[in-house]
Amino acid sequence: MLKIGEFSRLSQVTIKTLHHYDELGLIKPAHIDPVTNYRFYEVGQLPRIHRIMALKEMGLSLEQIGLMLEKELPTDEMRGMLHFKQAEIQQEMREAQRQLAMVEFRLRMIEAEINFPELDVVMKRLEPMRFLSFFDRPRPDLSTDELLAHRERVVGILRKAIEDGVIQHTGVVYDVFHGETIMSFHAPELGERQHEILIGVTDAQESVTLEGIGQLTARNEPAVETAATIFIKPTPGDIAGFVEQATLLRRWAILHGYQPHGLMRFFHHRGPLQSSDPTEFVHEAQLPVDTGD
Amino acid sequence: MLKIGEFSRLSQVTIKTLHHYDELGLIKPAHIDPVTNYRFYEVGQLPRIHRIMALKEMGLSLEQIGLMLEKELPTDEMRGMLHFKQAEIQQEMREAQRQLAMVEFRLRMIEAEINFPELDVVMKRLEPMRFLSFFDRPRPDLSTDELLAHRERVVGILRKAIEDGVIQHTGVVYDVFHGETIMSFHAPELGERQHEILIGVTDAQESVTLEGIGQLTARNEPAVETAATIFIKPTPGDIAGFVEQATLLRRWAILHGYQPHGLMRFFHHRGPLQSSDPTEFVHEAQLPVDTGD
DNA sequence: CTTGACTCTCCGGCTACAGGAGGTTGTAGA
DNA sequence: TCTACAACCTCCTGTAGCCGGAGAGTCAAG
Repeated sequence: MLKIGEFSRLSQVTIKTLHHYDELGLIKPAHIDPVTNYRFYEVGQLPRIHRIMALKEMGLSLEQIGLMLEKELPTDEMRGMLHFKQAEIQQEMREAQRQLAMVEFRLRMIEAEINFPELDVVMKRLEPMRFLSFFDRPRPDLSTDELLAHRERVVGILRKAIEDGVIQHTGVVYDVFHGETIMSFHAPELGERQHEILIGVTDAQESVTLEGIGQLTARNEPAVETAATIFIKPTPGDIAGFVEQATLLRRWAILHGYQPHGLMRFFHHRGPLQSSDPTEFVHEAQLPVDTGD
Repeated sequence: MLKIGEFSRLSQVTIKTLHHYDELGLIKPAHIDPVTNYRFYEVGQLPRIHRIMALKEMGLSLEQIGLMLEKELPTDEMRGMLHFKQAEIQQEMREAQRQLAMVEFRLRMIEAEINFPELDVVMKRLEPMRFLSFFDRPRPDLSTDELLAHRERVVGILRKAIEDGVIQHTGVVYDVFHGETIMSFHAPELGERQHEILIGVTDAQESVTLEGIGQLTARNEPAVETAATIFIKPTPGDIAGFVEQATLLRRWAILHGYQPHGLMRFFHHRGPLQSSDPTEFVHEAQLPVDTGD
């Protein structure tokens, strides 16, 4: 018969823990003095506490350990639990990998003492949604001013369609730049100017044709995982800022083991449609990726 | 101004979490209606919540995040925290590796449908301690019976020394077998018979010479990490059982990335000295290892 | 008989929220 | 105007695996 202190010393398990396990029924003292409530253990209980600690070091919960200790647990169940735990640990390791990548990315950002743009990337899942898609393909020979005027006209028509109820939108509007980078939209020598506007709409909404710009095609987009970053660009025409952010986001994704999968979308939490003060603009770039899950 | 629900939708952060962060002061609503207590956020707060989530995904605690968000936190401190976190994650990964090794070891034990011996290994730290060391080197030509008689004589002399107070022991007694395996002690053709008995003693205890067996040398053993397993061998003379357990423990350590470092020790929680009933024997094998820490 | 080591039970704390009760507010349709 | 019903509020409890401490009883030695 060993008092709890000695049992604790032999097994290297703290008294608090033994109390705890007693309460949970994991290992009960062989004898309890009914007068003093002192716990008395036996040497023969050492294998059991040892087994508990071994299972615990494997990362199993006390509840699971309790199950495994019930003698006559079928081998299959045991195997099942272990396989499950195995998968869990592997998942944890992947998670740790990702965390490590993030920390190291951030460290590199600090080390490169350049005044690096802030980049806080978060994984976001976009729910499946129905969109009206409008492709804007301005003539390549427009000057910058002409291009801006052109866009204003397009936005005006779209806004009017919304006000008239021709388009019942959900408030979600994306800009998607097809082509090498967003840059290509503004520097036509880099490729074809193609800019897609996606307007979130109700399931009932069908394709529509609008005077002056042509057809908006309805389509359903599936759910997609994205790497997303929010950014603020106080300078209105700062296209370079957009490009930089987009490039950086793409690099972030790749460095963190996500395969970019589709075109980057820009969502304007507060853009030209919501505010006239460019210093208040808040944009969000979202890059669809394969998570590998 | 966004109500909490909308802010939650945009940021993909649950309302509960926003409440929580408000309480902690991580991100407070731009405005709170003094009548209804409704929280109102601004679009401009999206970058901050985004940054919080990004830092959280790196595994930082909310407290740390709070520190990092205090503007003007010196770059050095930032770097320091990240480096610390980096080390922490790497530690976690090593831990996960170990857990995985343990789970897989156990799975293999199950898969090998042989009635595998139970093996619950736990890491234990042995505190530094002073021992009296006695080397038992019986003549190689003894028969098994003669060997047992010899050992009984040795143990008798030691016990008497303890009773007489010549040895003030602490209750800790180890058997250490020098040579290829324990087996060599019982099968002399495998090597020299060498068996060391370590008797834990007080710091004051000096080396002693005992009539009939010779000198016991006092020495201090440093603290050491061990892989330890407790086992029960109901059959008294089951040397093979000891050997098997020892072999298995050594393999366990290697498979789990611990470099064995020294000789295996056997500690008898209940052995011939404490009980005359061999079915009650409880032994513990301890293998000193390098943990690499 | 006292001292100090040991043990007991009970309570609070740790992290980062989730869930739910019970009540108020805001909005849209009948 | 009434009535749903969604959205929001505060407050309380629970999670996992213990640790720390308070306050009180127990045990062995001097």
